[in-house]
Amino acid sequence: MKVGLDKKKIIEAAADMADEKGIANVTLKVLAEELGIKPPSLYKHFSGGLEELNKELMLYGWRSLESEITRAAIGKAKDDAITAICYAYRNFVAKHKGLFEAMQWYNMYQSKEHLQATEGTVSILFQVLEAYGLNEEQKVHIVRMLRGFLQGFVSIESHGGYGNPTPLNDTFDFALKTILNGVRDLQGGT
Amino acid sequence: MKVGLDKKKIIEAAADMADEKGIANVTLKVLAEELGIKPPSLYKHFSGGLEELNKELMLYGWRSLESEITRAAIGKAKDDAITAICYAYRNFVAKHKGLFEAMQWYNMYQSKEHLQATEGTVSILFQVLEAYGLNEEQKVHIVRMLRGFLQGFVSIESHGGYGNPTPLNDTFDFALKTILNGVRDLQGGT
DNA sequence: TACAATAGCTAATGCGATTAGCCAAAATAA
DNA sequence: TTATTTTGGCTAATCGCATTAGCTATTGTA
Repeated sequence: MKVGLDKKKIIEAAADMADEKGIANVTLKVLAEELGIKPPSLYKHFSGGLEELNKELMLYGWRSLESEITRAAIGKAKDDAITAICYAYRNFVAKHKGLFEAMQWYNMYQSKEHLQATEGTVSILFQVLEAYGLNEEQKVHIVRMLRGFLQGFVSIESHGGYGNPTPLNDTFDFALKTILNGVRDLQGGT
Repeated sequence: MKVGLDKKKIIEAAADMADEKGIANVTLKVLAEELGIKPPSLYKHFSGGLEELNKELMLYGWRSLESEITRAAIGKAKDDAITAICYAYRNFVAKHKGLFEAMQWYNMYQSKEHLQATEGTVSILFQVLEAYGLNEEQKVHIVRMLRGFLQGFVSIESHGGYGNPTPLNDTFDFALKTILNGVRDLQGGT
């Protein structure tokens, strides 16, 4: 008894488990088993039960993604920075399929908290866009488009939804180029 | 007894219920209640239980989307057709939030069937792209990019994930224009 | 008109989440 | 050091929904 557990360790264990078996298979029963405790004990750390655990998983995922993205953008600017960020996002999801499920899945319920969770990632994109001299609205469009594309692409990719044998890297590069062209056009016009 | 129920009616009821209360709240218990029968009776139509129901919901959703998209593209070509299709997709999800959840959610489990389900929608996009004189690989990139963007954008939009007050229509238009520019560039280059 | 299949029902089971309440270890206060 | 409170674990019991077993009336058909 008194295994040295805390919220953080439990969440990390749950995240690993989600990546291995899928978020739907992360149950309190099996998580407790993995941690060497009994299910009711988990309520000492998560009084809100499974729902709270999932919420924490969602938050943990966005925090992790944000830190990966931040690291990826260090020392880069403009197109290079955006490209690096997008690849970091994609690689993160490739490595954390289950956690990414949690990050998306939970947004179906709690849009407020989800909004806050994604804030960090969004603001990094905004910062990088500063360098292009766009107006606020233009930046909003670019960020939204990037978020939409990234989320959809990696979601489909990670579930094997793209059947064609053409390399996905090529499509990803093409799409980034296309979006970056869009940024360039905005600079030219207006 | 012997309420005139069949698979189709049950799925439609489940879809409506998903749109109203979210897919997570479509339980056999409440669905049966809604239909005026008892939960075990549902097994006469879905021997696979809840899982089969969800799979059918996913298939039904993709079929419905495909038909909406097909209708939207009638009499249109090139950019007009693509734009119409994308708007049809977006409007479909706006009207069928819960069903769309099912369409996505289920793909976490059954990638084979999901792949088949999306086939129709994908092939419509390919057909429209015929008019541009692109090679196969180029078409694949465009279709993938469109799918990625559409799925991500509407998913974020439908969960209220875009916080900024800037109208989402404007972003959607901007993104479509950007992607269509990408198509144009492919035609010029090669 | 018999009879097989269908579509419903009730009763019972299973399983995971959750709650209630107990207890020892650890941390803190006297 | 000792008393006390908090913490984090446990067992036992409950709840809720999915699911299974087995019964029966209706329906449609030979």
